[in-house]
Amino acid sequence: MSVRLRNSNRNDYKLLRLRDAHSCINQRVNIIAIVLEFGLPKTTRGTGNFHFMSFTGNDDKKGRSYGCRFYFNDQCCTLRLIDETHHQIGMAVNIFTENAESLPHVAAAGDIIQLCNVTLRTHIKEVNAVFYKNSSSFALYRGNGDDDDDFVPYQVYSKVFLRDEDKMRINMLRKWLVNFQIPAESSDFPMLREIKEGHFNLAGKILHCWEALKDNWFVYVWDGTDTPPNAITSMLEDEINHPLPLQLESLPLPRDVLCTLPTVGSILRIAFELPIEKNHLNVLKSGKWAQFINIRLKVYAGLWYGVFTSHSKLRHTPNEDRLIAERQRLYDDRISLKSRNMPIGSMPQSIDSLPESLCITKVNHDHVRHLTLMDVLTHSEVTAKFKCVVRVVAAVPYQGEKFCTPAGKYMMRLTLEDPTARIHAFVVDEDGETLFDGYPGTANVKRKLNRLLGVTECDDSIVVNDRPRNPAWVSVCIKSYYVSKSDVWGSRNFRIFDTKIVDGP
DNA sequence: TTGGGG
Repeated sequence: MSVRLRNSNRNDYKLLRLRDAHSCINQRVNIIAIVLEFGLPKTTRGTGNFHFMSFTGNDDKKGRSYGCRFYFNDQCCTLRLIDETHHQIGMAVNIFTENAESLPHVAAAGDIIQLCNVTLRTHIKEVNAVFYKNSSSFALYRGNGDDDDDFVPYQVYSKVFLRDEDKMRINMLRKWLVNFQIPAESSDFPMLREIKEGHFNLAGKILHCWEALKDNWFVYVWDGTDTPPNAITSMLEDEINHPLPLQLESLPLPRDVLCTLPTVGSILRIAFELPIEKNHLNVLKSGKWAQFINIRLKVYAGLWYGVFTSHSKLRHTPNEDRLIAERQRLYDDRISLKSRNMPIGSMPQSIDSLPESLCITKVNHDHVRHLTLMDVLTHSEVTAKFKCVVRVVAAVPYQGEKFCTPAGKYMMRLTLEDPTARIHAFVVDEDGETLFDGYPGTANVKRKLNRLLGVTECDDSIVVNDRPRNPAWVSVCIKSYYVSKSDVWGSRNFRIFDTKIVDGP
């Protein structure tokens, strides 16, 4: 069965260009256009209409059935469409179906949608289309079909008839899209180094999608720059009971995945506000750049993360996009520098002179190149030595009298972070003697530790220490080793060594 | 006839 306008014959079939939408308000129309952006499914509040549903087997002797009344809580998603006549902001279409499975699963932004019998409405002076589950239909086609004759839809809702006119339109849109660049201003897409809490657009490379817990998905996004360091608000006295997390996810990424990720530049975790099914993430292909529209950016325990909300969208982004090319070039410039592994925030002045904050510690290996904590985590061997620029964001114990074991040796655990990762690193025995310059007494050890942690002496005098602290970037040497010979990777630990806290002013 | 937008 072909889908046609009601009361029309084949000759009345009309395919609307988006430019002409404003002249067809409240009419049912057919549209073939490119999906520029799309959101993920969300449950609607319901139509407000009661529906009667009978339970089979509940009929009484007179044939009356008993049942219950319920709302249709449909699923909805919003797409934004463009065509050659209307590509500045495009036109929104709201699609309602009974379940998320029936909604369009756009394989790639830039694919083509055929919409039949959708109704045009106005909302705050903007025209949009509404797709009703009982009367409308859609079909999705590849946007970048290499083959001119590829008119096989990869998803259809209800029945759709494809006329010659429609095929010509699909071909026309495919050709037009090849040379079309969505006008994306760099300033509308802050880089990770520029982010703040709030709602922003982001352009980044998809590195991985991972289900850390059932229905708890994370998308790993990277743009080659470093997210800014955050103030730390955790209670130092409580680090032993409530340690600062090493990562946002409840489980760290498996090592084989971790080792495929870039070691320079921050990796932003994007979580989903609403429950999400795996097949809705098909569009996020590892290695492809994507534009995220209206992502909420937040900080948890000093770690940046993004939230894909019910108002967020994914936007079509070819890898040859101007904005993407610009970001890729910035990254290529960065990794060609000697300071490639240094946190962007640690180098406010010149790349040749170390900023003053890096003078809090002195390390014995001046001529060794700095690496990132992701280099440390993904190193191919368990036993290794590194030099990194990090912030000491937590320490345990923090109570001065417990810095040493009963035998009088140093034993503490520091939490280190850089823009790429967080790790725990121990300070043990002679490495502690190097770090604190022997055993200068509890008060002095605490003063030195506070310099690392960014706790000012004035803060320290407050009994309940809940003031945010802002640790400085410091250079440290890190040793990677194993505790158990039978499980070298499972028992891998890190220690600080050959690092000394220089006496402060 | 559910939502759109920020």
